[in-house]
Parts: sequence; C-alpha cells; structure tokens
Amino acid sequence: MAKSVFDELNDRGLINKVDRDGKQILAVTNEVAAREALSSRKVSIYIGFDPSATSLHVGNLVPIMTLAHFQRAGHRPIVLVGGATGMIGDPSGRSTERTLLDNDEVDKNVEAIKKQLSRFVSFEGENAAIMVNNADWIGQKSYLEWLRDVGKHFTVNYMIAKESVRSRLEDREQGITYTEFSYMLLQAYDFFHLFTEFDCLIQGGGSDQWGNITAGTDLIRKRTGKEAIGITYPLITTASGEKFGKSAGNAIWLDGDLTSPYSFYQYWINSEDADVERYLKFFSFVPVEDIATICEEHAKDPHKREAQKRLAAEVTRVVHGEEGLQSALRATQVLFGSTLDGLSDKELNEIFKDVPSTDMKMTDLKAGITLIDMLADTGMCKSKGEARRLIKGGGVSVNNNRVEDIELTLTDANLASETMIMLRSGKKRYHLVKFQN
RNA sequence: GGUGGGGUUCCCGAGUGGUCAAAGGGAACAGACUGUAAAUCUGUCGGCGUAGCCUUCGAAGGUUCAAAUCCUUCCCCCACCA
Repeated sequence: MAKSVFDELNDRGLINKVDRDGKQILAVTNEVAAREALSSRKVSIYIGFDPSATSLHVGNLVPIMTLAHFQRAGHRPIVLVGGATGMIGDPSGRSTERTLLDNDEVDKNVEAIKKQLSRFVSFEGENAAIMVNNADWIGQKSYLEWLRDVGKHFTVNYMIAKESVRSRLEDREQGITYTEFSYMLLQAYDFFHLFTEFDCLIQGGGSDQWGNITAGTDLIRKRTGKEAIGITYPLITTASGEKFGKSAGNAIWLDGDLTSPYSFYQYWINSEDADVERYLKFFSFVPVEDIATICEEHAKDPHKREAQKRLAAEVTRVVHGEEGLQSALRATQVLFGSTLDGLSDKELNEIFKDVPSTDMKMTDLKAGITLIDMLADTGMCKSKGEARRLIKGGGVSVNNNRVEDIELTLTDANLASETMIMLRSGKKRYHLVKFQN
C-alpha cells in the first residue's frame, strides 16, 4: 500500500510539532481520526488564502504544497479566499491595519491566484480542487443572525484564552480591537460552513492559526455533534533568522511579471546550506529518500551547490515551466560563468530578458554619460550620492569589469554589444541599459 | 470626560536651547574571506556636492543671534480612573 498523505507530510516536516508535557507531538487536533479518515476514504481539506495581492508569493508555497500532496493522494483540496475576512485582518501574526478590498479587485486577484495554483493542484478531473470565497456566505449574514448562530456558541472566557488574543491583551502598547477579537469566529464559521456544505473534514493552516482552527472544530462539534480535524504546518524561517521569501526587501512572487524566472531561480540557488534540505522537502516533490541522497552528496562537495541547484530547478520548473527554467539557467550560466565579450544584441536580449532594463538615447551615450548619472537614472541607486559611494566601495561593474574610477564617463566605446551596456552592483544585481535613437 | 505618559531619520531607541544630519542597536547595501552558502571582519547608510550648502525630529504658528529641545494651538497614540 502506498504511503499515506499523513506520513508523507510528516516525513517532509509539513506538519508542525509542538511541545506538550515535555514531549513533541504533532499539531493535529486528532491524529488517530485524521490517519483513519485519510487512509480509508476521500476527504476534503481547505486552507485559506489572502486575496489582497495580485499574485501569490513563495511564502504561500507551504500551504500550496500541502494541498498538492493531499490531491496527489486522492483527496480534494478546497482553496478558500478570504474576500470577507481579508477586510478585517487576523490578529494572529501581525497587526497592521488592512485596507478594504472592493469586489472587482478581489475577483481579479482570485483569477490570478487560481491560475498560479493550477500549476500545483488541478482544478479539473476526478478530485478537482475547488475555489470558494467566504464573502459569499459571511456577507449574507446579518449581525443579529450572526450573534445568534455563532456568537452564542462561544464564551468570552474561551476567546480570551486563545494565544492570539491573550498576547494582545497582555501587550499594553498594542491592545486589540473588537473587530480583530471577532476574527476567530469568522474563521470558525468558515470551517463550519465548508464542513456542512462541502463535506470538508480538515482545515489546514500555519501554526499561528491553531487557535482559529480549533475554534472551528469546536463550533462544528457544538452545532453538529461531529468531529472535524485541524492540522497545522510550521511557519518557515531561515536558518540565519532572516525573513523567508524576501530578497533585497522584495517579496518573491510566483507571477513571472513580478519576479522573473531568473530572479526566482536565483532566490532558491542562494539558499543556505542549513536550509536546503528542509526546502527540498517543503517545496519540491522529490521523494524524501532521494532528498537524503542529494544532501549526502552535497555535504561531500558543498562548493558544487548541487542541492541548491536541484532545489532551484525543481521549484522553478513547477512555477515557470521547463521554458522558464531553461532561460533562467542560460542567464545564470553567462552571468556567473564567462565574460560578456563577443555577445550580440540578440544573444544578450535572449539571455537577459529577465533582467531589469532601462532604455536610453544613443545620442546621449555618444556625447558621454557619467556612470553616476546612469546608476541613478536606472534606479540601481536611489541617489547620486549613493552611486558615488557604491563605486568608491568597489561595488559596481560595467560589462562585468569592476569600475575603479568614480568619475568614469561612459560612451559608445563601452557598449558590450551593438546597443547595450550591462551594469552590475555587488555580485548579483544586474541591470541592462539599452540605447536607442 | 478626567489624570498621566508619548509621537525622533527604514524599525527599535537616545537626545530637553548651540559641540545635532541627530548616540546606540537592528535591518539594509557594498568590500574582504569563501562555495552565487553561513559565520566573521571592514566600510556606507537624508539630498546635492571638493571645502560647503540644502531639507528633516506628529502639524501649524511663535520666542530666540540660535530650537528635535522653550511657548501656543491643533492632530494622533497609549495607560489609569469615571
């Protein structure tokens, strides 16, 4: 018999572990029931996504992969987008005020998100994933109905005992608004609704969602007498404590227009050794036994970065397809391998189509443009002063040659190919300047 | 509504009339070392620029040769009390 999805997730570290009485236990509301249900029948699992952005980012990959593993095991994923709850803001996690989204915007984002998700889970076929929006049911309810059907089932004592609320009550600086305080009831009701209307047995979520999820299983028990299941995955951190999923302060998006396949690939290849094994388990479908082998090989020859290469290739292929991966690989090879000598416009364009570029006038170049101006105008540096400091510190290369002269003026003699100059700051940040008449 | 405490450069946070573009820490960026890793070390970190100048310390006014620092009004946050 095939490995159950429960064991698969557990082997990959996709089920959170918590300390209970000195022992490590899995963060599942009822492990026995969960195992039993998952191995005996087809069940539905839902995870909520925030539709406030036009694209998902790598921080969303863990829930996405979780759903994908369930589907591969024959279960049905339900993607819930929080058209209603997204307006309020979950007090678990951070507490910045959210902006209200209008419906058109949400619809547009939902479409985009669905397209990205369909690279991981199928919305067609036998156990097709479905997408639902909680605005469709929460938006219907009146406040009085709400208090009667949902509020009645929760004591305030229960609610303030939840970690997400308690921490805010204890925090004298922060406080918690009534709106945020109510959030867990909305999420509980989502689960109740999906349980009764869509036969959804399981809710998945990040470990910070535990309180909200159990509020849901409690509500279901009280109103139906039945037992639903909650399961949480760990929140990703990097080994060195940096924020996962950010590069130079920017989110790594799944949308190729927001984060190019090249940048996407580069993000993964820069993973730390200490993270790469976990990442392979989390973000690729490579079997865990193979991952062990890959990592052993990597440990023998760390400088070859085989594990990082494999990771980057796997994830990029799923998100951007084989074509996207190949173009990322070509660009990587040129940028980190050879010089730019002898390349034509066509080749440069092809290889660097993912690298940010700026158009400038050829006539201006012939007259001479200082490197400082160019760095500032392309947006590589925020100001001329920053550009000056960067060059002084040896951080700028033109066509892969480090610049020593702060006052360097570039002319058409500096062109790498017919019409282009390649700027680089640091080791990895590239920018293509194209000159036209 | 009352009382008290606050709002400082990306974040935290010092600074109570000139020596403040503003301590310290974090983040970030660059350099060295490496393996496009981590750790470490070094430098930078408001803008323009050779010296120097310009714009910042919740907002607007005012006092002063001189204000983040004093005064007035206003806005916002927090705590306690009612």
